[in-house]
Amino acid sequence: MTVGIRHDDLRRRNRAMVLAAVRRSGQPSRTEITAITGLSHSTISAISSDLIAEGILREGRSEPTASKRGRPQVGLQLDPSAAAVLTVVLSLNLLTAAAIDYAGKVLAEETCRLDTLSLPREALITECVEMVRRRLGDRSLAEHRVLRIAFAVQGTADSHARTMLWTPITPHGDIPFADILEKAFGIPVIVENDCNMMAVALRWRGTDRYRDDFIAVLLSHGIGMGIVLNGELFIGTQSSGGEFGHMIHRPKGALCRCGRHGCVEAYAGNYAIWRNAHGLDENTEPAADIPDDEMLSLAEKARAGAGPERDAYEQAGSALGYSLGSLFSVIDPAPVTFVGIGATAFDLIEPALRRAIAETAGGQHSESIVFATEPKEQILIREGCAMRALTFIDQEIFALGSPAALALQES
Amino acid sequence: MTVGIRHDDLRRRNRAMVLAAVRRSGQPSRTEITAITGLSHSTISAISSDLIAEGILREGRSEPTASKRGRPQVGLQLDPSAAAVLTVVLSLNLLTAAAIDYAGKVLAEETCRLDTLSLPREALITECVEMVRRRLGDRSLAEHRVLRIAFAVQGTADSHARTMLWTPITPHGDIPFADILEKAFGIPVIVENDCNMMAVALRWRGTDRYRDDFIAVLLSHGIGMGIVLNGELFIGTQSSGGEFGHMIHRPKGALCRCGRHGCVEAYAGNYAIWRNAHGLDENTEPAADIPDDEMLSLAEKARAGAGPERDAYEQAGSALGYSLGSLFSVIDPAPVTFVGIGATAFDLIEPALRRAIAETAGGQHSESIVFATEPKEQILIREGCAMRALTFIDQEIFALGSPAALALQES
DNA sequence: AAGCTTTTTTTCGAGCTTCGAAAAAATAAT
DNA sequence: ATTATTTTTTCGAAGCTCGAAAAAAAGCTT
Repeated sequence: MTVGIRHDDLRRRNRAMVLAAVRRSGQPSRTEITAITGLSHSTISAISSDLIAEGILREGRSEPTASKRGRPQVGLQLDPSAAAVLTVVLSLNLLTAAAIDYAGKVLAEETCRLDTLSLPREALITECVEMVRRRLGDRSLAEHRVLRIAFAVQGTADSHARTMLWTPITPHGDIPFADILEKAFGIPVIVENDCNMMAVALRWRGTDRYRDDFIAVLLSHGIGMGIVLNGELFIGTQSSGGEFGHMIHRPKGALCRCGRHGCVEAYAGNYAIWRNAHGLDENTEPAADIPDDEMLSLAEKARAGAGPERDAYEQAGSALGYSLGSLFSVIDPAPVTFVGIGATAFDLIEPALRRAIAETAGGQHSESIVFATEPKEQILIREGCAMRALTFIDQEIFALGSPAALALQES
Repeated sequence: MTVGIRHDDLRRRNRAMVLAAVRRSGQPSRTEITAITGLSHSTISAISSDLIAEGILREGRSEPTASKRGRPQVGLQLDPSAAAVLTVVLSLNLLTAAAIDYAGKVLAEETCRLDTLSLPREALITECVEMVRRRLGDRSLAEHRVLRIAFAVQGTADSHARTMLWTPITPHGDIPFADILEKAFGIPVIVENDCNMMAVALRWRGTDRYRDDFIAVLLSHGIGMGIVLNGELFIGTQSSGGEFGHMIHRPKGALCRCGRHGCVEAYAGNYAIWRNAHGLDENTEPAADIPDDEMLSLAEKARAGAGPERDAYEQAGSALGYSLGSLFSVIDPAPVTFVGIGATAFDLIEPALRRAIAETAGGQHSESIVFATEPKEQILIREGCAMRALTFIDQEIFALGSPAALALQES
């Protein structure tokens, strides 16, 4: 049972609404916020003057708008120095951290390569902790309070987004990154799935395509998915959600990296395409990692003419098509954006994908099934993490109002 | 962007909360409602005395509770005469309507058999309209205002739940039942999917199993599904949702009733089991309908010993297992309740189902995958319709408060 | 350049709503 | 009959949103 609405919740929610409006619209005037939220001018005026007094919003430079008659609108914008967040993205052989100010601008960034597959558990943790320590100590953050850290990783997290349960990038599982980092730095941490963060980032692109319902599919060594439904990130009953790569394409079929048989990934992941392109048996042990340029040259060969390479991409397309179609039988069709190195070969995948999806119930009346590609996943993941952390600050900290905010400021 | 919360929304929401508490708890006292909603005693007192004055709630007979010291609690209950709803369930060869009072009690019921597959479009519509007319004219409703009609049908409805788009029970599609009935009787109508209503009904059973996350699967001539996630009925981007029966089990596999190949239904629907049990080719045209007793005797033969009948059930279990496993890869595992005639043969299905699901990513750590059966679907569907319609009245009409409610009373 | 028009923003009082504390009500225990 | 205990109602205080009116800040007109 949801809890009743108390009187002070009202202000909190409406403050959150105003912050959301400003974050989404960039530099709306008070009047525009009135229109967006449906609240009265008086209310918006009161709330925004509070937020300005608290140093959360500020009045924007009077940009030379198309000169209209009447008092000019004053744009409100997020005060970049109100807070900051840290994003940490851990992927195969790559660790990236970035500091982001409250307005969403990247202040500083650091990337380091490491051999995640062979690194011992403790060393991996230390690498992460030390990178966070370096970023937090950096002078770019001197003027900012870091209020949250978002940690994205390929694989699954537990239901409270505090522990990395399993990931393909290291044999070690059950690493409670949230607790580890919180203990080390005293800043709230959330652990997120990388594909979910891609979807969040696309949502913030704000275009029509990414408004209410869409799907982001990572085509990489593995296959991942982030789903947005009704404008909200969809996560299953636990927070892992979207293990699309392990839907069963063919019962007892090709060997997957996860040890099972017949998963989509075992047909459409990099290693699967590579395996098929080299004419290996579908039960051959998956390769550990395949360099991007090798995949690119595979795609070139496939484009050059018929042969095992082209067939491999076709198989990938077919697996993706049937599985997306099955998914659409349950959640209804939505636009799909393919992200990652595999997206660069989408021209090779698309024909078989469309044929397969057309044979499914979910894919038949497929006006709403449109595809887009986005080759770089790293930037998207970081963007998603940043927005997740920032909106958390908006909704759960700054929306609380001045007494709570001041208490926090002093701590 | 969600709209801001205005001041008068507050009362509306808290009234809705109180009504929900009473509907769910049966006969809670004001103090219990305080605990459930988290609102103060004063607020609950004010709201409930309003609701009583408006004839929506009433004080319950002082039941002889375990005599405690202190002023005894007065239970609040829904006033049965505050309103009524009509449920209409259209399924293969069967049309049922029932009148339900505001407290959820069935006032009157009517069932009629008709040959839905051969009936012309207009005749089918007339049958429905006339049955509603008879129920509305019945004297059991003399004291009640009928405020809503819920119409459940196998198949898909449009996104606003107003039109039946497609159904396997008649060749006619695109029948705007909501508009037809609203025009005829001036009462708001909603068109719902039968399996969704099964899930809603189970949710109202209120047991632990059916609280936050669970799935209802209809095993009948076709296969349907209703999903509840986080205590809410899950419907896809359009309102059809849960076309689980047409997830692809085997690409280019057995012929399905929908004309496509390889759907789950083509392995686990009544006609598929029948087809396999009779040793027919998997592309044999599906039978139109199979009487329940024929399915029961098929199950008996399968129980008697090995043979094509037992193999058929095993194939059904396997298809269901792989597909559920795939589904669980995306929405995470949840308890499953099988409903309908097929559920009576669950003992034959279960072993293969468990073997298959254990081979999937979603089914591996399967503590939360538990199964239950419920042979009768009709009662569940009606119950779900009733609760859907009644909660609509709670939330969207009675929650509005006395001015609006009085205006409605007069109309 | 002074006054007028237009648009945005702020101010102010009215009307709700919720809350906490205290009072009232209703019963069992003494 | 009185006391203790628990539930429910009453009442005043505080906070929020709203509409109307005022103030502010520009462009337009003469």
